[in-house]
Amino acid sequence: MAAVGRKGPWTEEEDARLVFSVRLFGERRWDNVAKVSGLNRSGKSCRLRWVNYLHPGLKHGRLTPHEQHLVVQLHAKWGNRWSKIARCLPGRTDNEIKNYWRTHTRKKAEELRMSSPSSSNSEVVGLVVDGDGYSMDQIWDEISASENSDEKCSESVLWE
DNA sequence: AAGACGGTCAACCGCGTTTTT
DNA sequence: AAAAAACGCGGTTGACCGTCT
Repeated sequence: MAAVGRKGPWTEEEDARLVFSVRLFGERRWDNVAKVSGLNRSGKSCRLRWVNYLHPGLKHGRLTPHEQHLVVQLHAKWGNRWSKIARCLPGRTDNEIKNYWRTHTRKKAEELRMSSPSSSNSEVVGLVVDGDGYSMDQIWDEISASENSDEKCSESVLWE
């Protein structure tokens, strides 16, 4: 039944309606939120918009060098577990991180492959952060330093 | 000056997992 | 306990915008 409805970019009015409805009903039952809000959107679409854009406390704009560094580090550890990585970066979403990683590292991966065709290792792990970031050495230092603090970043202090 | 190109980001899709009925 | 509904994740696409030729 779910009349799929509108797709594509959200208008300000849609955002406002969505925020209003989420305040009313909470961040769950998205199909219901979608219906009640009068938005001609799927619940799924509403959830995505909320989580990635409207959610209070979200940071917008480019990742800081510190965040970039963290992403590299965590990706080396966990691979493409974007949501997991995102949980270590308050105010950032999995989508943002995924986008960042793709645009900044796929390129690097290709360059690396070109420059060292001998790289037998099929898996490219930690890559250099663009320009203003950290050197490879620093990154690897920190990765190995944090090796024992493994899975946890949940409570605390990767952050100031 | 304008078209081509590349980077960025928001949003969609498919599918596996979790929650609800 | 099982079926249905909702959620969440990761991959992918496409529009937009700035830069280069």
